[in-house]
Amino acid sequence: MTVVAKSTRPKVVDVARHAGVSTATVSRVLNNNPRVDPEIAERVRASLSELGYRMNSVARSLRRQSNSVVGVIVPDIANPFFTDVVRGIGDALRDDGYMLMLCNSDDDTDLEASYLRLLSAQQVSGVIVAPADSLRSDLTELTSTGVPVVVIDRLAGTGDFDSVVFDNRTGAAQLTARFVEAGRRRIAHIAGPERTFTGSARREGYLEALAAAGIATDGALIVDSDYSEEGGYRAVRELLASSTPPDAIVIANNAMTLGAIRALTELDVDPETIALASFDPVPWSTSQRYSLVVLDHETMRMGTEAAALLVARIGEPSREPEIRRLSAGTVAVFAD
Amino acid sequence: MTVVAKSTRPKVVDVARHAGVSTATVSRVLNNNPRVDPEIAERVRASLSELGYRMNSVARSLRRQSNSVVGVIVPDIANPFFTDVVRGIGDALRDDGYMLMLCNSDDDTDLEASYLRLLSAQQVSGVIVAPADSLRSDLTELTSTGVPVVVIDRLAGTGDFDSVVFDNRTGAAQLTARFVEAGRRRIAHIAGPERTFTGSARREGYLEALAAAGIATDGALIVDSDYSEEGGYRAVRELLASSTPPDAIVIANNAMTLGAIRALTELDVDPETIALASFDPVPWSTSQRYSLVVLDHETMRMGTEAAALLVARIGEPSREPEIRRLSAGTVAVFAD
DNA sequence: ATGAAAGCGCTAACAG
DNA sequence: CTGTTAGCGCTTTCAT
Repeated sequence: MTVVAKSTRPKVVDVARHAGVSTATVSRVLNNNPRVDPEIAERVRASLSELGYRMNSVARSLRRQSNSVVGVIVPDIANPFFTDVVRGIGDALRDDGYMLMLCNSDDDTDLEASYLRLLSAQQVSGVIVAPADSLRSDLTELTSTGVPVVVIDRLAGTGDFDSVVFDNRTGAAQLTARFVEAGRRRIAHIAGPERTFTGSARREGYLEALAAAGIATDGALIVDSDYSEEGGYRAVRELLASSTPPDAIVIANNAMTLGAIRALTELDVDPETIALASFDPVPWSTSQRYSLVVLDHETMRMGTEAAALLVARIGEPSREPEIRRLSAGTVAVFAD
Repeated sequence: MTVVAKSTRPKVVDVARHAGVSTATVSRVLNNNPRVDPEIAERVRASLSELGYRMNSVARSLRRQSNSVVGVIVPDIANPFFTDVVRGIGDALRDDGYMLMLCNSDDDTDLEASYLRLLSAQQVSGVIVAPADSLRSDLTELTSTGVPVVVIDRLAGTGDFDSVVFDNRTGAAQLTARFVEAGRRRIAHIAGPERTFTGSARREGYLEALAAAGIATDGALIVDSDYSEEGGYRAVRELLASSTPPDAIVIANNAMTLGAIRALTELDVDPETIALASFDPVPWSTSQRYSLVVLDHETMRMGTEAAALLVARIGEPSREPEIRRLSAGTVAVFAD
């Protein structure tokens, strides 16, 4: 086995010596400062590559008092919705030279708070966070220390931040109206938690569409659930236990939709008698048995918008907080 | 709108002054150094919280020449397999006080290389990487600068690293044998790229099981594919175009399995006539129409093992590289 | 047990 | 256009 000499990384001073210039000049070359004699710059670059110089970003960050790292906190990285958002963020920020520090809060405000603290300690340039709990999540720790923050998916209760959210109300209304037009009348709703931003907005949209169509709302057709697969499963079992079961269900998120499909399959419900509509991408789903439409949210766009907002704020920390509401989206027929 | 004073963060020197001690003492308290007078330590802690001190990890990292950050590079964060692995890594490393810097190489060796460079510049304590291309991925950049590396999922071609891989050969053999025992005889295989570590191993396992059962291999039953959803879809269409179609298919990964199911559904193949087996978690899949078994790999364990290996190497950089081969896993009946 | 002081690697005034 | 120099905030010998 060959023993590789732990070749100590060359530093700017080594490069400077090698190129016969000062460290300042090397630093200028490193930062593409235009006022360096092209010939000297070339010599420095030669030394740079000859010595195999590698920047120490930690030192640079300390000196510059800013880091090219952005923190991202999501409640569940396994959820396709958030993976898409994160991809959007990553793609957009890479162009600006930022790296991502991705954290999974697991929907736990304590864990979230601890990540917030860690990110702040890491002197990240900014943080994009999908709050675990829009009411209890505490972002003041960051804002008080002047770290730029962008909130996504759910609006944060306290304070005003740059935010990117979907127009969930209109989206839900769209899905519901679609069923109405298709002649469905017993349209149920498996709702997300009332206290969540998305949950309450989607419920409102559902109710609004029913009202607009002149269909009386039936309390028995609205099941409060919790955004979990299991919750969706239980909700469907509850809805179908009724003597007058629904002929369509608007489901407030992707995980519950999977649970719902599982329940329908298990109960062997005739696909002709029921139609489903859901939010958020469900890319790994393959049930082609039950009719399912999903609201195509352009999820990655939420990420790119958030990134743009963050970059804008980093550039101008005192700008007014801006809330971007992304249009409801288009209905995508997923299976029929 | 209230203007929040951009309260400049207190530094150790501020705390020291406030507590009437030296910066060294504050630092010792910060690091739980036992040889500090308990009374003084208490006083320092009081100042710490009174002033709302927040550690600047960048400065600490520069001084300590080490960072409590670990880089993780995966080819596709949207793949449930990798999300699970990342969760495993995250959970395990959080206990050791590390944060994760997650990068998505998008199966692109160039992007991967650039992340490798960035992570190295960030002075991360170590890197866990699932190489985009086990042959062309270049990890020497890291190893030459002494950054601990753990390779997961696929073995890296050049050099020997700490690695964690599944026993893919045995796993594929297990799935295949299961079909044989169930009386199936025309068992097909939708294979991953031959040059990939997992692809070739799974193919070998499949062939091995057939040989062990004394079943002649039929070239027409083996379709080379590319691990993509679309690839799985095309493979099934190809297999079913035959006059003697398979009665079972061993599919080399989760994405191709989804494509396969889509094709079967589209062709409206009788579920009784075909059975599927797949690798990797497919948690968001909900097809209960076709019989599907998957190899339960304990995916998160790959993450925790990788984390353990990395921590071990950080602690003892000169230890011999170790390759952990995780047992094939148990067959999980996913739908029947 | 505590403090003084040096210095991690880099950048940005400031001079020249 | 280039060099000198003073730190960024923290930790850690080395004295005391």
